[in-house]
Amino acid sequence: MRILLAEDEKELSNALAAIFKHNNYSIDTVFDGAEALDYGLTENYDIIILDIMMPKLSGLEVLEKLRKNGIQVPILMLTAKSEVGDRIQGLDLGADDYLSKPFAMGELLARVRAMGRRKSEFTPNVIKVGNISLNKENYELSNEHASLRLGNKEYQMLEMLMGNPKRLISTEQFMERIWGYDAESEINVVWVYISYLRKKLSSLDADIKIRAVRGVGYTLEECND
Amino acid sequence: MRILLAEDEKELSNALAAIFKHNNYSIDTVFDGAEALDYGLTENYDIIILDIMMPKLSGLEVLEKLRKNGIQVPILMLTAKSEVGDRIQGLDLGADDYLSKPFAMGELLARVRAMGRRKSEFTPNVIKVGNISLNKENYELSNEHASLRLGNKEYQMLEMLMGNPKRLISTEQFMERIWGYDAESEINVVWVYISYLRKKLSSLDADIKIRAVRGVGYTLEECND
DNA sequence: AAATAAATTAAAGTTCATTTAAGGTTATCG
DNA sequence: CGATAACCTTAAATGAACTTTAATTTATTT
Repeated sequence: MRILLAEDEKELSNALAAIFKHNNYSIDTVFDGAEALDYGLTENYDIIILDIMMPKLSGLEVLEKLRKNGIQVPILMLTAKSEVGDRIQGLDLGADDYLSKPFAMGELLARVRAMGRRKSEFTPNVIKVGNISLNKENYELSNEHASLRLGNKEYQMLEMLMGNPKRLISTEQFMERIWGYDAESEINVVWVYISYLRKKLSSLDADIKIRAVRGVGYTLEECND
Repeated sequence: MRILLAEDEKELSNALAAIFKHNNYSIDTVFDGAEALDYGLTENYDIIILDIMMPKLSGLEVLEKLRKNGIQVPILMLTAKSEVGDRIQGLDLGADDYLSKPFAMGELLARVRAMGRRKSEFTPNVIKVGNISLNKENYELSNEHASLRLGNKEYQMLEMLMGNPKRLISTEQFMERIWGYDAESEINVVWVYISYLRKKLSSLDADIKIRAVRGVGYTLEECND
């Protein structure tokens, strides 16, 4: 699950990010409305969390612009006080939920889970490409006959690949999304995991394979052999 | 037993929550009708308690919407005064019981207990996975031949696991649902109970086992050996 | 009030995902 | 056709994540 968190109080933002990460969400943080809009429009999130009080553009403005641009991702608003007016306006503009500060972390997590669940009622929670399915619930990779479990990193990489097959994903994108921009690990780690995944895919007689594009990254390809 | 309590008077809500917790219910509290509806629809409670007078949506509206969405969970209404009209309307809309404020805590507990009992007349009160059954009534874990009693925490954890076998449950989800997010206890406590459960399962020659998924949580798996 | 059971904490032991490192392979280009 | 850079693979090392046991605190029962 990918979350975009737009919250200008760095301390709160960091705390939330840490907790979300620990709960296996992958999270991007931005600190003003303009960034929020930018990321919301260009990246592909499962949930967007917008603080209302933010520099540049308020959360409400971001919300409005996102919806006008056809972004349908569930959005949770954080309202500073119990500003009922803001809440109502937010819901009118197409927010899916709101939460007023201060809030209990447990409540935020519950709502995010609920939003995720609501989403997954509509979108299936297995991705299937070729003869291979990837189960988002339990990280299981399977063909018609057999299945095996993927590790955390393996899963995340393959989810990116299978999420948009045919699309080219750069090594940097892997690093950034899975290891975090500031990770100290070397690029080699991506190669290693690609190797692991290929081994597992071929052990399942997959008719898809991961193709390297020199100097750029990787694509998933169906192959008929 | 999981209870959803929808009551906008924070003081009362807190008091009730404390008492229910003390009586071994796990309880979520919400403070307006919209939240109540949201939680009622997305989470899986054994009992829902709805105050009638609430912001956003009245308890009666929530009740109606829940029933229209096919939620069959027993619902107890709290009516502010002795508003006979509301009571009748509530029962018409599918409430299972009502209680008028002010009420004695003992009475509320009794009614909740009764509803729980009534519920378990209809819904099967044993979960069976593999050769192992878990009795929701008396916390008994058994195979064909023998049985043993589980402690409270042990039971709750195993219920979560056996409730959705194959599904991955994160350590944080255990913490949150069983210990409450703000509990001071360490994550280690989950590990300890997993260990206890495994010991008890294997003492019953279970053909199910709890598998750890590193960095995420645990799944229940059937194994054939 | 003692005995029993349950829940928590602490700490030492184990495992396995992740990382590092290093030697091999393949593509591209002058 | 080498030479270089980009990528691949394997295997060992690391350390965080998990497991287990046992001691301690807390609650419940007798």
